[in-house]
Amino acid sequence: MVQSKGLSSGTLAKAAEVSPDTIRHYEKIGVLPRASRTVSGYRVYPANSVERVLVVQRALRIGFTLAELAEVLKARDAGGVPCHRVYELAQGKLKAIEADIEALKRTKRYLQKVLADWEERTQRAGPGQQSHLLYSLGEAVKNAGLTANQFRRRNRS
Amino acid sequence: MVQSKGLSSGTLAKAAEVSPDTIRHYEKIGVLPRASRTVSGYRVYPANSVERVLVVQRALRIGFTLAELAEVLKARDAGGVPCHRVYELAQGKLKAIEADIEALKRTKRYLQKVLADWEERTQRAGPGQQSHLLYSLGEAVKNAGLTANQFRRRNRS
DNA sequence: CTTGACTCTGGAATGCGTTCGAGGGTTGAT
DNA sequence: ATCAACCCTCGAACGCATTCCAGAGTCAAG
Repeated sequence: MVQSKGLSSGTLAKAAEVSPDTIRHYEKIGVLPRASRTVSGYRVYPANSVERVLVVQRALRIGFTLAELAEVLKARDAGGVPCHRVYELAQGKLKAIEADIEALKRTKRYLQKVLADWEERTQRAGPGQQSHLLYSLGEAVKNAGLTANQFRRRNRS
Repeated sequence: MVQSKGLSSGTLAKAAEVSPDTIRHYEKIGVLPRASRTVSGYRVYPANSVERVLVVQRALRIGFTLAELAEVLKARDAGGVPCHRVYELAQGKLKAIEADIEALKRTKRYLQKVLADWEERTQRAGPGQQSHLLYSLGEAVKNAGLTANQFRRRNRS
């Protein structure tokens, strides 16, 4: 456990800044190849697994799915050259991101306008008056195409 | 059931372009007030519930949570004036959206650069060569702050 | 030889809005 | 009477990456 070759799940986890559970999960779904074991059944990972986990983390942020990563990484492990597939997927992610940015921008502009209207209206109505703020949300949001909550959730970690 | 006042769950659902299940769900969590019932237990909603459901849908797209909507709508139903709270929440949503846009932009720029690099590299390597595309993802993505997948999922509906 | 820190397994929970399923009534037109 | 088309309830499933749980074994240091 002291020598250069061979990381335990916990050590690998720490090195890649994920939890040991995540490591085991990655192995289960094939994003990490099945690790060799000690006599007692402890996982032993090669040192380069750290890089692999980091790669996965980065790819996840770009929008890759664990399933997609499992696909290409397994292919690679099997001696294949999934570069084309990776490129293709990555292009898709870029398109998706661009679409999301546009959608969010629309929502942002709309929300800004709504907030401005509200301020004005609240001025007029005075405190304690029913202004029906929510109800003045117009049809425009329809183009939004996404909710902002989906982010926050994963982000807060 | 033919007269102007009183919508069934299904009719309301159709009018607001959601599923009847969603209507019942909204009622359960308090986003819609408990509907009155026919003798046989069928829900009967006032006509203005359509607007209410539409409002909820719009608010969701902006980033409101059903729980938040339940909070303010229940307050309103109870005679309160939650406008301030709504405004406050909406401002938070705007901030969140802006942050998300920035994060996505960073990811986009980064991904574009990576793709450009890949193209170049693939040129050099020739077809069928291991280019380790994935492994050339750098540290930069760390600032992304969100994954693009979270969108797509809900969007596809 | 006990203690504390790790590790193992398999399965369930999380968040959150929505959908689905089973098992069973109601309505209205034929 | 029968049929299609509704409606009801309650609880579970979805997606997806991650975390948590229980029950149990392992390892090194004191």
